Amino acid sequence: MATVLSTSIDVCFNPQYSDTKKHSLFSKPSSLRQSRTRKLTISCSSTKQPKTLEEEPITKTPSLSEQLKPLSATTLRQEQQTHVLSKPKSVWVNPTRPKRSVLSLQRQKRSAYSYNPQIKDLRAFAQKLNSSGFAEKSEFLALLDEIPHPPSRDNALLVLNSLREWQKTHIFFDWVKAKNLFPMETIFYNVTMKSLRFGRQFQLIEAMAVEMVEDGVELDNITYSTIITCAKRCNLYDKAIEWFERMYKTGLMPDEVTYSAILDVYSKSGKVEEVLSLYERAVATGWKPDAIAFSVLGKMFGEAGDYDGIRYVLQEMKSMDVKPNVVVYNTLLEAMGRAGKPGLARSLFNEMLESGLAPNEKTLTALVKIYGKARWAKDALQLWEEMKAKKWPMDFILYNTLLNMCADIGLEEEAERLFDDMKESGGCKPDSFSYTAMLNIYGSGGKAEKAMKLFEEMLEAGVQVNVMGCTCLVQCLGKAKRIDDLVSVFETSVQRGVKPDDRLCGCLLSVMALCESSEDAEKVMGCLRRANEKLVAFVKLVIDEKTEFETVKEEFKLVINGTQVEARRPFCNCLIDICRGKKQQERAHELLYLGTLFGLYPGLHNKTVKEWSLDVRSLSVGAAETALEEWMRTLANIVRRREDLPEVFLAQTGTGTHRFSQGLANSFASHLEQLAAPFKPSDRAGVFVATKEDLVSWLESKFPPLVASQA
DNA sequence: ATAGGGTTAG
Repeated sequence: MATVLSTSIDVCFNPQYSDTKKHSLFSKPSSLRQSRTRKLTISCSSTKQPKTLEEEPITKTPSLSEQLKPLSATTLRQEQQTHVLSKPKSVWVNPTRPKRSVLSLQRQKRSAYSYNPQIKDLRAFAQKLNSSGFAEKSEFLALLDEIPHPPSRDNALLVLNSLREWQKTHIFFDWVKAKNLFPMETIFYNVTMKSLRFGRQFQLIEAMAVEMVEDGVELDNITYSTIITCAKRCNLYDKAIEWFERMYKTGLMPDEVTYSAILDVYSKSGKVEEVLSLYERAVATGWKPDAIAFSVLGKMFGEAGDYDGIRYVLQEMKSMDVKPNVVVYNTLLEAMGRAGKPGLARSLFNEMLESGLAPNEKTLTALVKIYGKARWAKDALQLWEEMKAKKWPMDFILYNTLLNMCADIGLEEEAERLFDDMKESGGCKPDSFSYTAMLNIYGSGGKAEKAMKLFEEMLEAGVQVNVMGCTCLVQCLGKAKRIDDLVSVFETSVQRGVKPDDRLCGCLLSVMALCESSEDAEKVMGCLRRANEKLVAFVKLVIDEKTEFETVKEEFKLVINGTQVEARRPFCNCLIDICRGKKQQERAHELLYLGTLFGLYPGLHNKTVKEWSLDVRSLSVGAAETALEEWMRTLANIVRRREDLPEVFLAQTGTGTHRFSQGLANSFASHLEQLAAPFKPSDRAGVFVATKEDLVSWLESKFPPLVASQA
């Protein structure tokens, strides 16, 4: 744990505090660090697919408890330590050894504003400068000479403050400085730097800071916080930290504004440990963080989806008696969403209303998004009614988020009303994403006719088609077997600049699997060829019975390696479906094997002592059937070898809340029936159960023992 | 945008 304390503050001027590391380990957030580490490791080992394929041992998927074992060991050890050495609190308040503070508890004072009698003339002059074009620097300089009053300190400051574009501010600063009528004070640099920050001109800002040092002009907290936030906005985090450390070196203590700016820098650059260390250290020396600091912490935990962290922020605010404002609530709501806690987001929102705060567009956007993703139709609709009844503010992003929510939940009529509202609202004309959301809704609802109409409307309105809209339409038209329309939509989209991605290719591939005539399949393959020639070549290779398995394996690896992670499993699913459509069952089994080998189907098989299960929820119809058959073959072998079997067997298809898995349960059920397999629908929807007894007798009849050894 | 810090979709 390399903390910022040892790299910046202590090294700079506080070497006697080498014990700070210990303190930060034992104080409050240490439990947070552990829980965060724990969560991260679980997700890494169980759900993330590798970017590059390596063969995975199929039978050795470690159970969750196995995965957790090393972690629980380390966690336990740390917790023990915390108990053994749980007295450092008294050290914190030991008066004989007060902590050296890391920030000034007083904010920097601003100089008082003094009235300028020439304000009217100078404002008008600045307006003129603002509205002037910017073809030539010399032209602008000529305009400056028309200043109605001499550029005294106060006059120059007023104009400097009124200029908009950073180029103009910068030239004006240099012009005033060159006149040498008065010494340039810090405030002139600060105002100019702020303007440069709008233009993200970090290099110029840094040059000005260097100039200040050379000219002996004092850099104050405002200067530093402007430099730091500009570096942050330019993603130059190292630069931000460099200037922060420089403050201490020159003996200037940051105040809370600079301090929370640097907290945000560490947070945005992913240095969570450092943020917590700095936070703790400042609180330990008497800082009472304000809402902005808590918003920074909340955002950081939200980005990590860290629920414990979010709770910690809420607890800290409560214990320090800091009332959350709208921004803090917005940040925490968003964070709750990322942490997958829709219920807690809802209570937090209610708490916000009870505290008398009014939600703004961002609050509502966060909440609508959460309800949509959670498919909480009732809450989403109730919220929408409330929004309309209370006339809460709407903006463009909120409209589009509402449309996406409708797509997530499948609310077609409501979406149509929103879409019309949007057209009438004047300020929020539907854009590419609004249309895409509507295409998504019509597409997943199988409304091919409406989707086509909307596509035409979109083209007429001159709204840019994007790849997702194209994908939704292709999928919808494919299901409706309107292959000619599909081809025309694809061509039009490509003409209009859509770059097909792997998802669109996966979609075309799934349509190919659905095609009944080879004529249609050829048409779709034509589209696919324009998007991904290698994939088409691979399809042809796979469906050619003469191709050797080893060749398929090598090419599979190449194709899947070149595919975006989220499209790999769909590709494999579709390829299996295509093979089954061509009655090439063995090839389908080979592909399922390869998909499993390369980790595309984690968690397909699950075993406990009492029950074994097959989870086909993320498989296509053909892949699920193949997986079932494969499982039965394996079980038949186990029966022949008279090895132990559990009492219960489960096959899980899910209920198809996701639009791509619609119908999986039904087709899986009829496949079971066709095989006369003893799996029966259970109380839980989308779950099929068989007892050991029934399954064994069925397997014995289906796979006779005499041919066993070669099966 | 009137010298400095925090929040919004795909």
